[in-house]
Amino acid sequence: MAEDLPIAIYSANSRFMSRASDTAYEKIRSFILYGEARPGMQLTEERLCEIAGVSRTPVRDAVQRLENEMLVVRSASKRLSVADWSDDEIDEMFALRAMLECHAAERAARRMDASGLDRLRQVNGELTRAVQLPAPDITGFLEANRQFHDLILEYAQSPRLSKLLPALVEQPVVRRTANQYSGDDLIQSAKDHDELIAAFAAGDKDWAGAVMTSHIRRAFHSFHLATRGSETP
Amino acid sequence: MAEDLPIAIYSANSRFMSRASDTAYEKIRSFILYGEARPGMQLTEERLCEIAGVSRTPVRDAVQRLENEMLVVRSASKRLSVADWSDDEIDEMFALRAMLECHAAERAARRMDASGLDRLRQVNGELTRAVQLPAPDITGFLEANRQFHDLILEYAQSPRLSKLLPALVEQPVVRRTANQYSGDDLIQSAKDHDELIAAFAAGDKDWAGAVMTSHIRRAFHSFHLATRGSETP
DNA sequence: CCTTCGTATATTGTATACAATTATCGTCCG
DNA sequence: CGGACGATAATTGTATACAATATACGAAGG
Repeated sequence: MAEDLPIAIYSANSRFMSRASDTAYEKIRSFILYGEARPGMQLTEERLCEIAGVSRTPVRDAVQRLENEMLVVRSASKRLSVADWSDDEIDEMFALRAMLECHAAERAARRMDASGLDRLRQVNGELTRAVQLPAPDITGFLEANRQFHDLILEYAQSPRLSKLLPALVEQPVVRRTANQYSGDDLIQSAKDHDELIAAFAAGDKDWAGAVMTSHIRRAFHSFHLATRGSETP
Repeated sequence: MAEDLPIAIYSANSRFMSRASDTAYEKIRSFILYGEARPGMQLTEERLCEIAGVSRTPVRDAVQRLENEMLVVRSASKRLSVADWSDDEIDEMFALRAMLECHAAERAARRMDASGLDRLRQVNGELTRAVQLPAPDITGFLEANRQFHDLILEYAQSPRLSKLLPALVEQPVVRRTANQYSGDDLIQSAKDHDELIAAFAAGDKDWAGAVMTSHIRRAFHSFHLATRGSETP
């Protein structure tokens, strides 16, 4: 099944989250991604205040962020609900993500240095250990995978990409299928990452971009197959 | 010079703008794009309240939107300033825009219908009239151009794209050079649009995507040449 | 004279009251 | 009985007061 992509947040926001609007963002986001929220479900600001434990001001702040990530949508009359994406929208997200991650890999290939390669190798070492059969450590895989893609984004040195990509990564629909990885898919992910590192080491941006594109698109097709059967996209 | 792209907002937000937060957004945005704001200039919420004529609550709402579009940036200590992009960031924006507009054109090619073709032809008729020498009507060109790209985005039928693309289009740096179009550039824009219409009519998504890509990238190189001389990007 | 620390000031963050808007639902009239 | 209208409730939007935080500045000590 969809090897790595369900997960990673490639999180730009791995901070302390001390401010109320940040905790509100985290809590509401978790409520949607991992909680009892359901697609299309109505949300009132007051309800979100209870969930987040803060007042409406920071909640409205958080909601606007979530709206930008399209995790919540606003009706014509300004009412909020949990996003419910069509198959086409999900396909579109994968397509956009493939384009942008490919671009990020190309940029990173031009800007990679020895220190970056070391860090990538170390992280993918952890990832490889995590996916060892017969008992893969999914949580460890997810964390290492996130770090790996975050590193590439860091070396891409593009504030734009760092703003655009994270919103395309974590999505409820995909998240829900995240537990069903096959061991082979996980191992293939580690191999993809190895090849990416090789491309970076060679400074070959086209190679890096191509590996990343196939990395994402293969994941897409695994996901597609698992959730919608064999119809061709 | 950079024929069409400086301009268009491809505006997703062409509404009434009646709510205070919307007028704040518009006024602050104009202040940055067309007003006396300068890159790097510090902005306080109170100052923005004066500019917008509303209280801090809607101003903070508007600021968050502008932050997402990267027209304003926030320092580590949460202070606001007008964005000041590096050459690399500007190049990056053009590259991303080329990718996404190409993708939008491809999607639109698959979804175009007779009515859409009619509308495109009509809008590009106006554009063509506006760019007639010897006295091109820049304002008319800009408006028609915006409508043309908006139409493509509409037929792409991708909420994601509709959210991502507008933020990449209007930027202060490019805007400042918008008055210097050559008549030939304007005319070439109209021809590009004609070819796009032909590609749409043929339902040829690759053709449409290729025309759009060259349309944007040529504009980029014109801009690059005009602002930074002959160094190759 | 430079550095360090603490106080004052400026700025951003949050809560809350109130205003404006939108939905809900019962009633009236056709 | 059905649909339009209007009162009421629910929800979102805005202003403002206050709290938390960061900067600026000056005094004290080396």
